[in-house]
Amino acid sequence: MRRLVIAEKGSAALRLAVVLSGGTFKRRRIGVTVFEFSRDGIDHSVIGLRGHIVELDYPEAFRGWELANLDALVGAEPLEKVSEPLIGDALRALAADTDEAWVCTDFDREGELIGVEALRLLGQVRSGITAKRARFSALARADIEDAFSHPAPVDEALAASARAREEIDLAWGAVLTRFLSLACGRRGRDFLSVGRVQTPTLALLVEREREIEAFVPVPYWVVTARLEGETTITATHGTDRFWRRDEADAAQGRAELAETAYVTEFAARSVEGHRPPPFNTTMFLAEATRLGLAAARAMQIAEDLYRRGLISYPRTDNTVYPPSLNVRSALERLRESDLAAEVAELLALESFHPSRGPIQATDHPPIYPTAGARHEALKGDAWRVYELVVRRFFATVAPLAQERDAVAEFDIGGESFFARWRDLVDPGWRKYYGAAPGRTSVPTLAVGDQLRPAEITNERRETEPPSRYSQGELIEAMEAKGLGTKSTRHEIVQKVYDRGYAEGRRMRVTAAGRAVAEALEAYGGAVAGAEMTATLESAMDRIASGERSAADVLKESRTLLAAVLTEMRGHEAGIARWVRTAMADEVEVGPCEKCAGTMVLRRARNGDVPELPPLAHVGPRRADGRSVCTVRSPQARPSPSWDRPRLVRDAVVLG
DNA sequence: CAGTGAGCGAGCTTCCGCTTGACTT
Repeated sequence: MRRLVIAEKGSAALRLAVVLSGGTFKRRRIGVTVFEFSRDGIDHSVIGLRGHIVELDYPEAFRGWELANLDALVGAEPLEKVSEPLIGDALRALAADTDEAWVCTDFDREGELIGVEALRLLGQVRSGITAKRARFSALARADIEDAFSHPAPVDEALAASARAREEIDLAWGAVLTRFLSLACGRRGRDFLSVGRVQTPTLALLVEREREIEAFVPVPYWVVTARLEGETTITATHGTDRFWRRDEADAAQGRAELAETAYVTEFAARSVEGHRPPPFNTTMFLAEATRLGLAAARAMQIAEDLYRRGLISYPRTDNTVYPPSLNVRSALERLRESDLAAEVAELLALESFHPSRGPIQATDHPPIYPTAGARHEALKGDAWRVYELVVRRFFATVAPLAQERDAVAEFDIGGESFFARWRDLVDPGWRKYYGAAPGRTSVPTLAVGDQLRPAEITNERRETEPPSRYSQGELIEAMEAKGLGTKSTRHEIVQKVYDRGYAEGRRMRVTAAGRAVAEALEAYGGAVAGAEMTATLESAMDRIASGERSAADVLKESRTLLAAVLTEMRGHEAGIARWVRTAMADEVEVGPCEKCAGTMVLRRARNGDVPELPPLAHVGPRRADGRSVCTVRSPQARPSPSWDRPRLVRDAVVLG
């Protein structure tokens, strides 16, 4: 009897081997490391996968991109390809003498499919292997033992639902990416991509851009008073924003007449400032982008730190430390590090009551440091990311900050003014995380106290448009809309940049990105909105519950896609002109003086003059039945070694 | 005369979601 235990990743395989063998396992290499031991008289082998080991791809006939075969691509059956050959070979080698296979991948939809992919490979070599599913959400000893004494069947329907998602994503992505790229003449490196997650994400950026364009600033007035007493106090009029100038002027005028400001209310209280919650992926990325790191880069560094054993698994939704996390021992492990002084301080505390975030998931613990590190050992940004994770952990276990809040209300000539103070009495967690605010002195006031109004000011301000998304904010917005997952959102954001759809630290949509998003909003049907993901989610739930078949869902999706393709084909010329104009690949500049055709400006191969220069006709040439005029710009910069003007753009006259 | 560009033809390229290597001295 031989039992094969299949884990989703190497670290999980090692953990399973440790627990199930009681530490007596041996390593064997068959391309990848397999852990082997005997338990209850049964030979065990544990193998770690690398997530999905099978990927979908279209048959050879569809390798070339052609507009003509897109309709066929809509219905094309993708082939399965082993994307991890070493692991595939190892599974096949193990299959021969395996009697029982236990799927121990993550207990979710994708995990089920990952397990089934491995089972299928085993089945190619040996039929009749008994398949079992161990369900656990944490890799704690008790959970693992419990899962192995209560095996479940493999959930084929759940795996089928994930498989349907793969096929739907591939079909929509491949068909529409190819259509748009071919229609707009963007082959090769400069292709234009479309996808269920990336296109609605791009649409979020476009939507923000439209809000900014449509924004009309509204003026308002803020009336403040400088009050002289034992200290100088700045108080703001009870009407935070006056929307009418005459009302602000009137309030200012009445206050200016007053000789005295009376304290009508004063209240001070001690408050305990709340601590930040433990890091999940989204919060981590939001903070990392605030440090100026691209989300994809921050994630790449976090993954590297995880592999080096310095931090816990960085892909998690959870914001509550599990009970199994012992804060004191976690801190002990950081003693040998360049943050040892802070660690020693925290270890002096009697007990720990970590903060809790809004999401309590069971996928993985929140991100926290698992070992100490030295600055020299981590280059540049790696140290910044590590320090961020460590300090966030400190902040979640450190004492609360003690603050003193005070509010005063003043009567100045019948107008009420307010002043507020917040003083950090004891910094608590703020000592370890972020910039702690300095001390402020809260004045001692009592009702009836009198101060002298030294100056009443009336300042005109304007409402401001919403700001553009940072990468972190976009990732938060994606999460709120259900777009992407903790493992993929940063990659999607990066993709938006890589395609040239957006630029800048505050993400500004390029003309090209906007044209792509708008063309898809107009003709792309479901793919342009977040609803496609929501619909797909519920369809997957129905497949998993047995209410619908995967084949049925897939067929329906392909029908929708075919209709979208037809719609886009019908507007091919318009879409092409729209996008190409936006990309300045081709800009219509009116009629040509000599040929009476429509002049279309094309970017010359090496032309890089950003402004559109005045043009002069040079002479017609011929190409493919179209008459083409080459036009030189007199303003073109001469090449340093060549005194004739450089041809920067062509004008093509479409005959 | 050196550098540029037209014209021709071949080759390039996708979705989203899971997840990471490691030879020897």
